Amino acid sequence: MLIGELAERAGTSTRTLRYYEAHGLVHPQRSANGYRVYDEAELRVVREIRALLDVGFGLEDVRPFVACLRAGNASGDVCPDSVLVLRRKLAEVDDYLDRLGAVRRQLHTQLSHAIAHREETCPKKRASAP
Amino acid sequence: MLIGELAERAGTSTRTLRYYEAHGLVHPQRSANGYRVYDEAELRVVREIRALLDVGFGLEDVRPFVACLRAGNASGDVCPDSVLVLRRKLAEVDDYLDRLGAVRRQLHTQLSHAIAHREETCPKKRASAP
DNA sequence: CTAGACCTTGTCGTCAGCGTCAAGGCAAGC
DNA sequence: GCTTGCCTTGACGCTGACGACAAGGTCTAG
Repeated sequence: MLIGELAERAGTSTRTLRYYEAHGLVHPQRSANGYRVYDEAELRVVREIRALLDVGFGLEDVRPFVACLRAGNASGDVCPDSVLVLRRKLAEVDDYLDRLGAVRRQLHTQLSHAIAHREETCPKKRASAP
Repeated sequence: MLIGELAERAGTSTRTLRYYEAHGLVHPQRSANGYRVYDEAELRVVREIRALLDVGFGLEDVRPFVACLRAGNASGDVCPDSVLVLRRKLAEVDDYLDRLGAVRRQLHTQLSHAIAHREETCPKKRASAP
């Protein structure tokens, strides 16, 4: 299949596919006229990449998963390097969740104080304007 | 005080202060020789900006807080526009927490499956190498 | 023969919040 | 007068994953 068809089947753009190739993640064949030719395996690779990026991975993080798929595994997750990345990402997410939780608490208290202040400044329903 | 001193007291850089000014968030006086001159109120403004950016706000989001401080309030939080932004940001954070939680669960299951697969492929402690 | 629908490479633009020079003016101490 | 150290404006760089466009080659249908 050519790049346009792969883009459509993978739910992405031709620009994106060429970008992945430029970064060494996808290796299409070339037909006589220079067109990129992809097989079904490459489609699975691209879908793996997309799935991981959607979850917040960077392109560098994706490499082990692609290599794992290329090595013949049914899933890109099962290779040691992939597991390392998964562990690291999980730790990162946990860390981020903690900080985001702290931010949430701070925003909540800020909001509470602001509203309390308004109640205080305007004891009744209407403000000072009569 | 001049820009260097403000930068140090606010824990930031002169570049950053000029950037804030270019975006209309800080309004220093100018001395005869063209130097920027800041007072204590501007220091508080800059600290407010920094605090909000650290929490994940964008520059546009901090404008109401700066205006609120400039209006003479002890806190930048108490004005209606600030409260609106606080509410919106809290909702955004909640939303992000949800999605990040979903990502966390997905990573967790992916990791579990990968490890289960490895256990399956290597039943004993050592691999096939004797 | 030509229109149109693919494909190619290459280059610049995007978003945000600055960092990092570059080239020069101003003030103060020796 | 000279160095040191602050200040000024201006302009490019950076990160990441692409979007958008240009200029041109290729294949097919009519």
